[in-house]
Amino acid sequence: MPELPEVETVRRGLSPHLLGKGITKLEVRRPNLRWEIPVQALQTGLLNRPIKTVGRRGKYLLLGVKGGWALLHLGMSGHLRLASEGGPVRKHDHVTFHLSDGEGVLHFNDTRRFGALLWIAGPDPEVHPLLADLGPEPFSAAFSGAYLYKRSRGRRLAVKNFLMDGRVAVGAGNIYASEALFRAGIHPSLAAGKVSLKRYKHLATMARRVLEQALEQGGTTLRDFRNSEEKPGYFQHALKVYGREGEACYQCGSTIESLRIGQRSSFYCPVCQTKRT
DNA sequence: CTTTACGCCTGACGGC
DNA sequence: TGCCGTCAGGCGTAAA
Repeated sequence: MPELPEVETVRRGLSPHLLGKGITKLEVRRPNLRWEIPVQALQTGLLNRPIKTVGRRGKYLLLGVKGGWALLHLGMSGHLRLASEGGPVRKHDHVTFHLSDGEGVLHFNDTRRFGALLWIAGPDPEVHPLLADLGPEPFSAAFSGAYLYKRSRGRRLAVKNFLMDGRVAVGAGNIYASEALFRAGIHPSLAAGKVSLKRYKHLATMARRVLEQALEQGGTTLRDFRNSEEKPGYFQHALKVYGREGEACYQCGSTIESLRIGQRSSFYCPVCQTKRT
C-alpha cells in the first residue's frame, strides 16, 4: 500500500504525538507478521524510554530511543492509527502501543501481514541488514540523473523495475514509478542500461517532483491508505497514468495502456512515453 | 554477478 | 448463493 509519500505522511502525523513520550505497554495480539515480532527485545529495549526520533528510511519507519530502534514496515496493507485508550480494537489490529502522558494508543493494523515490527539494538539503525543496502533517498543530493545513469550501465531489466529497486533508490513503488516515467516520457519496459544520461536527469527531476507533490497532497488513497488520523490522501486525483488503462491521455489524447512488467501492472501512454534511448 | 518468478496473507470483485 | 480465478500501493528469497 504505502510508498514513500504515504509513509512520510504517517511519520509526520505521528511525530508530534510520539516525540518525548514513552511507550508504557506493548500489546501484541498476533506476532506472526512478515517476520515474528521480537516481543521480548522490544519490551526490554523500547518500553518506558522517551522517544527521541520518529524517523524514516525508505518505506521503513523508525522510532528511536536510547539504546535502539523500533523498525516498522507497513507492507501492502499496514496502517498506524492513533486512538484513545480504552477504545475499540479492530480486526487486524495486531499490535497496540500504549503511550505515556495520556496520549492514548497507537494501533498497528495490517490485514495482509506483509508488514513488520522489529527491534534494532544500538545507536545506528543503518547497520540492520534490511537498511544496510538501501539506495539514496529521492530528496537527497545523492539521487541524481548522473547517479541513476551510472548505476544502470549494463543492466537489462526494465527501467521501471530498476527505479523500484530499493538498492538503487528508495521510495518509488508501483504507482510513483509509473507516474515518474510518464512525466519523463520514458517507456516503462525500456532496458535501464539503454536510457541516456540526459533522460535519466529528466527522470530524476520528475521522480522527485511527483513524490514531492504526492507528499503535499498527503499521499495517494486508491483503496485504503489513511494517515495516522485516518484521513485519506488526495494525490489520486493527480495520477496521469496509474489505473487509467483505456482512458485518454491528458497530454495527447491517446489511450493509456497497461503491461505486466516484473509481475506488476504498469500503466503508460504509448505515444508520450517512447522507447528512444 | 543479474534477472525472473514465487510466495507471504486477506479481501474484494468479476465471471460462471 | 457459491466457487474460482485474478488482482491489490512490498519485498526477501530461491532458482535460472
